[in-house]
Amino acid sequence: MSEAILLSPVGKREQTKVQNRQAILDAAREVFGELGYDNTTVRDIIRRTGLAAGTFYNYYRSKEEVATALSDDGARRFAPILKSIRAQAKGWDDFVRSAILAYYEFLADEHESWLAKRPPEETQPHVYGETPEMAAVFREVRDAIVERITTGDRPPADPDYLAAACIGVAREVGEHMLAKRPIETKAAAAFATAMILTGLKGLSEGAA
Amino acid sequence: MSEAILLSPVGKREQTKVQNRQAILDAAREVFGELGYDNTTVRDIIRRTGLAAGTFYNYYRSKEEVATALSDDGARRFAPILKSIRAQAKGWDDFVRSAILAYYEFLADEHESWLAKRPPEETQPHVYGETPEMAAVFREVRDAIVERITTGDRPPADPDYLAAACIGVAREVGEHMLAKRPIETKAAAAFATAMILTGLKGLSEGAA
Amino acid sequence: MSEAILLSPVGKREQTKVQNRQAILDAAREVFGELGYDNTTVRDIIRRTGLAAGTFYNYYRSKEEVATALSDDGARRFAPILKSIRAQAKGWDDFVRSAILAYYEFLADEHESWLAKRPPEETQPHVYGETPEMAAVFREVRDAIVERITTGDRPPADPDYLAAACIGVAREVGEHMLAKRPIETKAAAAFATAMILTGLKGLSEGAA
Amino acid sequence: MSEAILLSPVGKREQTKVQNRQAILDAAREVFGELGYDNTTVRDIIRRTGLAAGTFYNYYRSKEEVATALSDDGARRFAPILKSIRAQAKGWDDFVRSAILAYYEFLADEHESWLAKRPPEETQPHVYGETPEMAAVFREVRDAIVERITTGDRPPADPDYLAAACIGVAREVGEHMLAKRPIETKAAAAFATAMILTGLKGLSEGAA
DNA sequence: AATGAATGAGACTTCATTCAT
DNA sequence: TATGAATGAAGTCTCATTCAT
Repeated sequence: MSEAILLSPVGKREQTKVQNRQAILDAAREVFGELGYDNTTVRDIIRRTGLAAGTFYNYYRSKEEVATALSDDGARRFAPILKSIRAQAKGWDDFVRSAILAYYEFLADEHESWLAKRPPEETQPHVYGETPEMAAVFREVRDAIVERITTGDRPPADPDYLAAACIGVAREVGEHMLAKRPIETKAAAAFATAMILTGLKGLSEGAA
Repeated sequence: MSEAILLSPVGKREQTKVQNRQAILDAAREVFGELGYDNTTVRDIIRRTGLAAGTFYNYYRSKEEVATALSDDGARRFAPILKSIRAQAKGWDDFVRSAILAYYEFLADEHESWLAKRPPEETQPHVYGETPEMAAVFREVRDAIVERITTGDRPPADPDYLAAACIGVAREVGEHMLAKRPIETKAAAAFATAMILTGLKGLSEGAA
Repeated sequence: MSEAILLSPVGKREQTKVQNRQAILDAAREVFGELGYDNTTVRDIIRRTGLAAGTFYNYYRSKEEVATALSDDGARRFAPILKSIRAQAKGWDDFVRSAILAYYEFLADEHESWLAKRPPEETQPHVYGETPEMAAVFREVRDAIVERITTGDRPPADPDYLAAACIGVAREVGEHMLAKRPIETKAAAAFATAMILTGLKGLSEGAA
Repeated sequence: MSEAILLSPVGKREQTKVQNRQAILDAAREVFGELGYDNTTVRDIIRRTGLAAGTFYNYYRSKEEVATALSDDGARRFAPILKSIRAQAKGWDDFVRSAILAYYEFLADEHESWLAKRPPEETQPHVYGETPEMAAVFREVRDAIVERITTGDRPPADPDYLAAACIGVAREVGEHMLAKRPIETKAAAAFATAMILTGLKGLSEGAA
């Protein structure tokens, strides 16, 4: 036990540094979610952390950089999940099903985690937007679907529209899923999957 | 000279008032389209009109109010179209088909009109976003679909997800439609409609 | 009398505008003189005017722009004086004598005028620097002298050093003149002139 | 290895202290030369040393204090030179000649030394200003001249102006000397000396 | 002593909004 | 009602300085 500690002898300094960096990231995630990315200012972020104004700039150079860090973080955590799905999926249907379920589960997790941290009072007219993190994960899923489609696994019609339609269903249903209590990822995923797969089938047949 | 004006039932004042109000609206539509709603400032709008800064506040209290006016305007212009579709549609399928086509045509129109007004030289990084008008019209369509669904015209599954799925397809495909040249509203509408209708059919059957 | 007024019917608006512009210029002249150009901030300038922070930017875009305006102002007022001296001067000696006297008189005037406006309390460690205005007028004189020298009116030695020497005497003596009470422009000018002219003569003879 | 250090009368601590103090001084000299005193920040100085920000304050309380130290250093190094000149000079003329030459040589040395240290690539707009050291040495020379003048060695006219004139020539010519390649201290000194001595002679005669 | 992150004052600037004309 | 300058809050960012380690 003590060995592990000895192997990574982090001083109090390093510790607070990591904590602060995380605090800024967390605050940004929250505020982006509440006010929307565009309406958020650097001040909003640091205000939430309780740190001094200048401290922000010890960690990030701008709001954009925080957003990028957030995106990277989300994508980095989701990427391995998606990768294993890509590898294991038996055919297109299975892939879509698994990918959307994984996406929704990640979404639910993320959402809960920053919902939990939000202060209870909600006096302001909030604009719940998509956080950079959610957007990044969404892009991962989208790219995977688009790749599958363009790879020829799925035949007919304009692949651009095809992907757009899948994306549209996945995103919109996902968003509504987050608004329900309790959040039911399985049901939502089942729904979206069915909609997409049948819809696509209809297209092929129509094209045939 | 002044006679003509004096004879007119609307005095010069009234006329100017209407003109200014419209000028602000037009300018706002353009700028929202070019910079995106969030990035647009009141200054951007009035600068475009050529009016004085203070004049803006004789007509609107804020950027938000202009956006609302713009939304209302869009909705007001689109409402009769949608109404006649609702009246004439023969069944659910026909309704979806017509509504989405009408929506896409409106979208294309709007989009073209502010694209046309843009100055040829593009020194700044433009962000072509959804204008408040587009958003409003979208909401109209969405509400119509939701209403149809909840009215029981369409049976199965969670109506919330159902609507979300339709909406997702319609919006996302619509957006991609605007990115293509030439803009083909019919093809896009046909695609989205097919996707939605087959998808829904699959859901009912799956539920049965 | 009233005609003149009718010919330039300045409203109260135009009036305050001119006043503000002038107030900023005056404040800048003072603060530059007291703190030195480099140590002066835009805030220092507007603080002195009593205007709001933003108002500064209605008139000038930066500290640099104020400095330029100040320089231009000084140079513009001094230029005609110098021009007539150039035209009328009988030979090199006369030119130097007249130019330096004119320069000193201008300096004394300027100095008095911004001294007069300075608040009496001088608690801070002041750094009396050259204002942009003084610098501009000085450059005018310098250019005139340099031109005369390079034109061949004056023969010997490195013209660069020659001019530098003249300049050095003129500037340094001028500065000391301003520190004395009463300010005696004639005596200072006589001194500097004698020093320069004899010094130069010595050089030619030495070269010969 | 450690023995040598242990044997040494100054411990490692002491040595580092001296080294750091010197490193800061050197860095400051460089940066003042490159950016100009006013534009230099404490951060600029410590960045150049490679030391930590806080370390600076173990040695100096502010940028001003470093400048003072630098001045003192310059003066301290120049003082003995000037002293011997004072002692050996045969009369006023000889004194002026020697003092100015010494001053110019010191100037050239300083200038070269920080020019040499500059990195070859010059991405930033450099401002080669007078360093605190140069200023200090200049003051030494000025004081010496003033003293000679007021001591009665040189009779006529306002001693204040007299000194100012000498100073003006010396400084201005010195500055131009540094701008030429190669730097010719002897020629510049000869010029300035001639100018001053003849000029002064003219004044006495004029006064006589 | 050395370190370097935290602090917070303060500089610069933009912008929504007001208000005298 | 139109005008457009004045206002001042607020955002961005830098920097001197402190202080826990």
